[in-house]
Amino acid sequence: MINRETHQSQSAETVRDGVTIDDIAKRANVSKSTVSRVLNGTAVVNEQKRSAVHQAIAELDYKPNVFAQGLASGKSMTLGILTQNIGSPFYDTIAQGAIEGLAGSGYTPIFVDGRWEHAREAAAIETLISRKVDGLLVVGGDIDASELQSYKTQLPLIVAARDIEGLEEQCVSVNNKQIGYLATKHLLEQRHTRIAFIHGIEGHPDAQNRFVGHLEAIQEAGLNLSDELVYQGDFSGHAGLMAINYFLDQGICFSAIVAANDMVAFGARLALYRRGIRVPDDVSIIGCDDQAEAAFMTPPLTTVRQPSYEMGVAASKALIALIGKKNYEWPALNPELQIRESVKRFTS
Amino acid sequence: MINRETHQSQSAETVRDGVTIDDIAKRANVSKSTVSRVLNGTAVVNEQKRSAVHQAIAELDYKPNVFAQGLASGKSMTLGILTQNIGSPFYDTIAQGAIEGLAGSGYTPIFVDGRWEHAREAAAIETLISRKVDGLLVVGGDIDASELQSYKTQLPLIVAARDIEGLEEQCVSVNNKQIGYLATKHLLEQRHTRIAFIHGIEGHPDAQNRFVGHLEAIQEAGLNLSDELVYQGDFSGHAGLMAINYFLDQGICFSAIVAANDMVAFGARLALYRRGIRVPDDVSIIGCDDQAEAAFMTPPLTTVRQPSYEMGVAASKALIALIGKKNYEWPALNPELQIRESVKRFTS
DNA sequence: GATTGCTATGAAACCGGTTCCAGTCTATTT
DNA sequence: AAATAGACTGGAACCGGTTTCATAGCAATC
Repeated sequence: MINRETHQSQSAETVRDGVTIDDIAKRANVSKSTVSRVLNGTAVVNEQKRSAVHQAIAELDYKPNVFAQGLASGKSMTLGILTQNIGSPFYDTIAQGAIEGLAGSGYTPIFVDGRWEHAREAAAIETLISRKVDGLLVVGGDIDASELQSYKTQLPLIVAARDIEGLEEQCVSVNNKQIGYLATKHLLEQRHTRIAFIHGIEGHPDAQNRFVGHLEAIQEAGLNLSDELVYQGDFSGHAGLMAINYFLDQGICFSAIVAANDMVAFGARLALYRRGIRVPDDVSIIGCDDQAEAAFMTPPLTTVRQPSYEMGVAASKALIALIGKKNYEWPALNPELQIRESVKRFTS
Repeated sequence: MINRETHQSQSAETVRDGVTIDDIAKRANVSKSTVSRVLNGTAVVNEQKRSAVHQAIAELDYKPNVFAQGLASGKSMTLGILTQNIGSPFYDTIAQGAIEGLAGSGYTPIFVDGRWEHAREAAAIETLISRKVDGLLVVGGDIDASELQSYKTQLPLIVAARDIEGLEEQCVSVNNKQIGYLATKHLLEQRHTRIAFIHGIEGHPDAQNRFVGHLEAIQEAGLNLSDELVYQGDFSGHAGLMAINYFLDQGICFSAIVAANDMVAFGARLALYRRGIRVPDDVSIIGCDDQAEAAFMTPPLTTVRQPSYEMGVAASKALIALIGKKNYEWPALNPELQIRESVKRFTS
């Protein structure tokens, strides 16, 4: 009999990775309810028992089983982050910020990639929901406002880098109109009047808003927008290249360029280089975003900085607050002109 | 009595988001065991019942509860990916590939960020393990080989972008020595002999290996390495800038530069620009990585392409194979010279 | 001293699946 | 025709927590 018991206890200790709440309860001479209460602070527990539990936990290196917790409590302590196109500087920076905002909160993020494809995004969100995430952070994306509205009823939802009508309280984005405005305004202040605009992806709200800002600045200066000076691009370096080639081949004159983002600016700069047109002496360029490489363009790119990292931080903090039904005060996220060396005062 | 039952069934249907396996079982007139078997294909089920189950699932839009599944089966269908510094082109590209490699496998990735900090990495891995990931993909990182060895015993482990002694079978990386070798060889073939080398992070194995490859090419050409031509950097654009300034200020001559990565090359190119030194006419530059922006440097950067996306794909496929105890044949992942316009044949 | 009201705690139900085990039914073997 | 094997299937145990509920113990109140 004694022999058998000895054997049993030995085999129990040999079990790999299998410390459960019952083991803790047994070792601390309490019930599992009490252990659970100590763990979650859901009720007052006698000091002696509490410390006995803590000691047992430490000695056995107990880690609660997240599945059991999730099943019993309905909470997963997991947040879903739907991002677009991992590998793009802008979205990655937001993601980085979002991770930072989660630090110390106990929440673990799960990333899924929508790749700007409607079907993929929908599937990705379904995946997240089936994983029982406690909240959802949608970064950018192509999904209909109405679909997002319906997800909103299913779980706490925050949308970053995008503005959804009727969902203003849960959206954080920088003012893209302001970005376009600041860029063009800067050029105008340097006396440029023939300003080419390389548009981002057609129909993309950020691209659209930057253009609207551009337009506003132009009109504010008492100028008229000439259609020939806007080129429909797609946020890529290649588009920047094509745009310049197009303008030049058509004999369209300009002294400055507003690029929809930095990557486009790089492409434009390369096209100019190939034609022997100097930057900023002959043509000025201004970008949007301020990605890391912008400071190392030749010449360093003047651009409008977007606080994407801060946006990510704010978004995840807002989501945590929303889950906890607490209030969250959005910080101001203003774009900022980053003056470097690619813009020159117009003189000739 | 009837009244009560009616009420009950009604309230059951009103439950939000609460379709369980029991509901399916009831509706299809089978037991939950059978539903489970249909779902997982763990046993043969009569065709009629099978289709009844499928119909019930479709009608009720049933989604199994992952926690219950995880708790009961011990599998989470989740993979942990420990990445470094989300936001860096190299690691993000690997991550992108890893996601792609998972497509259709049923596994969902969970990303955690180690930020090259030992403590953070260890904590991140603990998080993943406590989340019961079925496998772990470590991308780069700073963690000791011995620690990784110990994790290897706990769960299936694949390491990407890094080579661990004694873990060769589970590691995938491109041959960094080869990268350095190809870069320098190309320069030598263009008759350059005074070749500056801007080193990556001190002690970083990739940086070290690229340097070793550089050295080999130099020696193979019958040349000697001059210490004054290597600058200790850190993979950043700033380091590239500093390196060139240092060389020039010291009056050290060179006709070509090998940069530890593209970002460093950008920095070097900017420093040269500031001093009015032409690329490639006066000085040639070659990078390593081939990140997206390299093709838009002025002039477009000649570099050694690293198949990081392919590496990510391979890594996640290998991990799935490892979990399933299947064999996986690693694809060849060879670096490749990407000739553009930043290197010129040495003539003077 | 009996009653009331708390506090701390354990027992048991429950979360929603998977899987072992036993039993039914049909087909095959002897 | 009885015995046996094999294919399906349902019941129940189990995974490891959380939470409800009931109760023991004790101080305060009348």
